[in-house]
Amino acid sequence: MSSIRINTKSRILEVTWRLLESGNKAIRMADIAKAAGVSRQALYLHFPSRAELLVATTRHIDKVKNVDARLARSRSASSGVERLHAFVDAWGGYIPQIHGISVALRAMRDTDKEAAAAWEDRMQAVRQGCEAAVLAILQDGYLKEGITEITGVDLLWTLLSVENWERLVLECGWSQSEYEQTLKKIAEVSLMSQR
Amino acid sequence: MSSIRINTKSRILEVTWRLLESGNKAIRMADIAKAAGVSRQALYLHFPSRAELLVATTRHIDKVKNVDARLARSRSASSGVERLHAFVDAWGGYIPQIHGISVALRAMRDTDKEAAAAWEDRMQAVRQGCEAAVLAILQDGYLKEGITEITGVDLLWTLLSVENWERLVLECGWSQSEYEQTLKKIAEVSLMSQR
DNA sequence: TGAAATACTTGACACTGTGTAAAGTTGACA
DNA sequence: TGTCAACTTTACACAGTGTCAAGTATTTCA
Repeated sequence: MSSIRINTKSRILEVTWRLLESGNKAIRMADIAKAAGVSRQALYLHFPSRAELLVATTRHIDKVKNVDARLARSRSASSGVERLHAFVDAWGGYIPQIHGISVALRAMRDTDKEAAAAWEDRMQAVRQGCEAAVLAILQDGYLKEGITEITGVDLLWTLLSVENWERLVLECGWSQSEYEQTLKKIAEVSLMSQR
Repeated sequence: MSSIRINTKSRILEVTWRLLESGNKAIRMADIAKAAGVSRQALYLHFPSRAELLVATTRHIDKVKNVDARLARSRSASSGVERLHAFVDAWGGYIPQIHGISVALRAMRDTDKEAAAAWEDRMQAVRQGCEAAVLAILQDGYLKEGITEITGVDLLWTLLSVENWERLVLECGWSQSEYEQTLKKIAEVSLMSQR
């Protein structure tokens, strides 16, 4: 059996990703096992808990979708505006990929410390991206008066939340490009002095 | 017993509200029963399910905090900007009151239809307030070019979400008045043409 | 005074989903 | 041939929701 089915672990990760992406909330361990063609207990041979399976799936997606490369592009921008735009493109364009798993992780936050930590981690990474963009704008001398570096970061971070993407794209029916364009504009008029 | 403890039902509602407000996620039926000084089963004599208890608590808060009166004030504003400001004040100022219950309702959304419907209902009411504000701005002739009535409503509705309030006030540590002032500004620069 | 109704309590139990434990099966490999 | 790895099967503990049935105390009303 062990040679016929290669790489059970990554098959579980792929299947978990697929199931969460399907939009169906409340995916159980039994569902994942069934979809992966293994017993429920086999999941626990590879992952100690549901939370850790979800965290591992997040890392798996990051690897497959090459999140580092996406974000690197925004770091190479020269001006503040460019950097802001590049970051909105990079992160905003990544949200649809991780949306499914993000729903699952957030749902576990209240009861599971690991899930909470994993999501927190992720959000801090996004915040760092926001920080870099705001700093670049500040150094260009375009940060709006009345906005400090910190409040600017808070604001951009909030605007770019997964929850806001969900609302605009999934609930209001905006296209991904409408979302990206509008968020760039709002971030601009909120953070930068218009001259 | 029944004469000594008057109004068990409203005592349950008050206690539920208090417990949810405490910020402690994962409040169980047993916790509520204990805090109200009744047996767990007594809760089911008054409310058919956890979801309906939460929904009833929401209605209870609305009644006590007089949400209708709050929103009525924003309806009496004459200009679009005033109406926008009044609505941000009214709804934004109400969020802290209902935050606890909102967390609980949202957590149940995935598994419970009633909780989902109750939250949806609430959000549609907020959306109507947004609609009225955007319409007033449109009628004043100040709606930004490139923004339709619908996208304007989508946008304002998203900006004023409970999730954004949580992020800015609870996570970033903004004061309530910082939140209200900044959201007014962002709503203005995002929706209105600056002349 | 006494019967019925009201508002509970107590205790048991079904159900779902997570996670643990133990024993059995199968194929690969040495 | 035996051992190991990667499973499977079955059983069970545990938490939390919701149901059920029987019992108790107080009020109400005839």
